[in-house]
Amino acid sequence: MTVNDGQSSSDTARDDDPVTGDTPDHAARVAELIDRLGRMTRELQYVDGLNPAQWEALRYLNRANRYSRTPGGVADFLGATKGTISQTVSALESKGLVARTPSDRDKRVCLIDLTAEGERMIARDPVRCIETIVGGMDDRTAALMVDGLGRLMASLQFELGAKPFGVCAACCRHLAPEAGCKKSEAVPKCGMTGEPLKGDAPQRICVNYLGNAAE
Amino acid sequence: MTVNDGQSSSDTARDDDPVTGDTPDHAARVAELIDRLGRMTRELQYVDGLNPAQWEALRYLNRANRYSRTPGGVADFLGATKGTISQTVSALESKGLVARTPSDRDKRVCLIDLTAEGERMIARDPVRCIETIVGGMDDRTAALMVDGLGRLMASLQFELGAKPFGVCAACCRHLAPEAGCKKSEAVPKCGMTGEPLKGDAPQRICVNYLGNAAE
DNA sequence: GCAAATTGGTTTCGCCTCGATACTTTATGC
DNA sequence: GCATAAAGTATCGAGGCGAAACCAATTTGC
Repeated sequence: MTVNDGQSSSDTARDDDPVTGDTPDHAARVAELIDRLGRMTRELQYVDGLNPAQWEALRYLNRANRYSRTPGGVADFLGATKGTISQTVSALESKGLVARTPSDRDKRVCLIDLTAEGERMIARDPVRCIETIVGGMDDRTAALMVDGLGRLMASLQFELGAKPFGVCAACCRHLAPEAGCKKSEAVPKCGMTGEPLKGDAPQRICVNYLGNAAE
Repeated sequence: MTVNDGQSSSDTARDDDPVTGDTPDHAARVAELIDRLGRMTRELQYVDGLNPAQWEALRYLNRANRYSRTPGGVADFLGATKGTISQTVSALESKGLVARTPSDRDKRVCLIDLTAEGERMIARDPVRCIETIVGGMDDRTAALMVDGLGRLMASLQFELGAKPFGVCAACCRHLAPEAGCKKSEAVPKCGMTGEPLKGDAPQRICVNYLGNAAE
């Protein structure tokens, strides 16, 4: 019944774990850890007068490319309704962290940018503390975690029917050679809009991301 | 500027990732993935008429030992106030998933047990789908993830000042030999209450968990 | 070209979660 | 015994969020 049955107590630390000590059912453990970590991360974000949703929106807006910094983009990314996001963005705007400017090419859409204040805020992102903790681990473990969590995420958003997101430079088909754009070009162009991607634009999250051609 | 600069596209899968494709800053990636996975997991749990908090409470009640299946225990574990938990438990009770019975040894406390209906519900736990996804990965990766996430969790709850939880059989000092209890005994006793731990009790989550003597 | 349908965003409404506070009952410490 | 603490519950109010209605701009169909 007990896991550590006396004579095998020496190799206890190999497969058992301080938290549960169960016989190692890794899958179940991961599920539980994700669940609880999610809860704690959420808790972590009630800080500086913002709530988790607002932090997430701010984070997204800080990383998304020009076409994606719209209320609709945030809504898709966060899996919320447009109405909800409209409120979230309004809250951020009233705090002076973002600014809405109407787009001139399509007068229905508006572009959301971080203000200087917003930049300053994102520098104090509370989930940064996860970063520092992970930063203290050996690189091999961290890399494995990124891989495993990434695959978990991909499966999960497929399962949920959520729209996958990614950055242009990753493996978006719009950037692929057959879409008329060579990655080796000095200034890559998006195969969808045809526009050149300047600066760090290819590194930013894009709503038009198509996913890897292989999948 | 681009990560995959043409000639090195063959080893693309090693360090880059479909989601961001960034230069591999593992720590930041893990933080982002945890954040988003937490959000998705949360979403996942609006199912069968329950909300995430109710699912988490139900899950805890299913795994906690006798002393820990109380409103206070749930509150500590979930990091919520007793008032909030009281409502959550009431909701679960009104749905017929748990039953409250007053304790006879301390008339203030009440013991919460899953009903047969509750057992049936827990069998359809939506986070089970994470389990199956992780179950499809190779065991080495899964083990590494458990390790990394476990350490992350420990650091985080230390940071937040949250109370660590664990199961008796793991490394609770109350179960340690110096606390007057030998792991090799046929029927272990809790070093705190002195009570023998029958059945799977040592495998259950305990509110009196002291943590590893080494930490 | 013009009406119809679609799309991006906002507003309003109401449900529900959750923390804070006050209160009741039982244990515990001098 | 009386004061204090602890477990749990009830009540109140703030706030998040989805649903639906709505507006304006754009696209589609003929």
